[in-house]
Amino acid sequence: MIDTLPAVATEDMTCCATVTGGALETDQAEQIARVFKALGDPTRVRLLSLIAASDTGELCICDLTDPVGLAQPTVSHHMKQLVDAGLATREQRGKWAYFRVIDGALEGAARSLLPR
Amino acid sequence: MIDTLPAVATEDMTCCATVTGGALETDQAEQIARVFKALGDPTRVRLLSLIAASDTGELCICDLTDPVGLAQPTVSHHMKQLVDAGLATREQRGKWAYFRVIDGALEGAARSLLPR
DNA sequence: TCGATGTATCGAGGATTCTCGATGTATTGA
DNA sequence: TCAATACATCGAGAATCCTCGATACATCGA
Repeated sequence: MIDTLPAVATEDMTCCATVTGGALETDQAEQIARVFKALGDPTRVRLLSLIAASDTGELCICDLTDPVGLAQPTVSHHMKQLVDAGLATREQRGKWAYFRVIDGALEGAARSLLPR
Repeated sequence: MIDTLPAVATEDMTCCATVTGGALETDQAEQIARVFKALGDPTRVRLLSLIAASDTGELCICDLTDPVGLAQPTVSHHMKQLVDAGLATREQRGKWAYFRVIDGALEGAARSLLPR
């Protein structure tokens, strides 16, 4: 009994879909839109840029609340959105949760807007 | 008395801002997020891809309602969002309103996600 | 063990968004 | 002039999102 579908086939259909590379299916459009929905909030764009611009490439929530001027739960919520969208990672070290921009994630999102 | 600020300076600050090119100001983040907010809805992504994939590069509302399976006012609303975001143009010809993907707009959005 | 600190989650209020039917406007063709 | 067509706008209901204070959880240091 086969309980797992072939991952390659389904992934190939959506992994490299581009907006201008032919009419998109509903699933492909949803997958593409999911990432841009995360990027569609100015606070989250700012959070990503702050992390990317930091010396170590990682920042904790406590480093982010002041620059964006929002409460800690709000920043935590936004970072979760970015992690869920596959744009950032979260790593717990002691009391702190360090966030990084996933290498290549933004490039991948950009690629879905470019020809080919 | 100077009643206009130098357009070049303010424009230079935001025209080519990138998410990974340093910590973004609020205005820059808002400008970047505005485009991605429009791209953050699967229906709008699909609409853009349908238009881009058409023979002539342009489609009217009547061509779009069936493929996306939504009512005419809804499609009209989404296309307005895309036009307002600077991703599409609208041209009225007779009874029909023809929409096109603005050349270079998606590339510009992609560029704000790439290094440099 | 206990208090302090950093985060996540919960619950809720307010705003925005998506969607539609109804309606208004403009253009075409008879 | 009148009916038909294509589209935009309006108004409303439902859903989603943003934000916060309150609170719970985990870790650290004393």
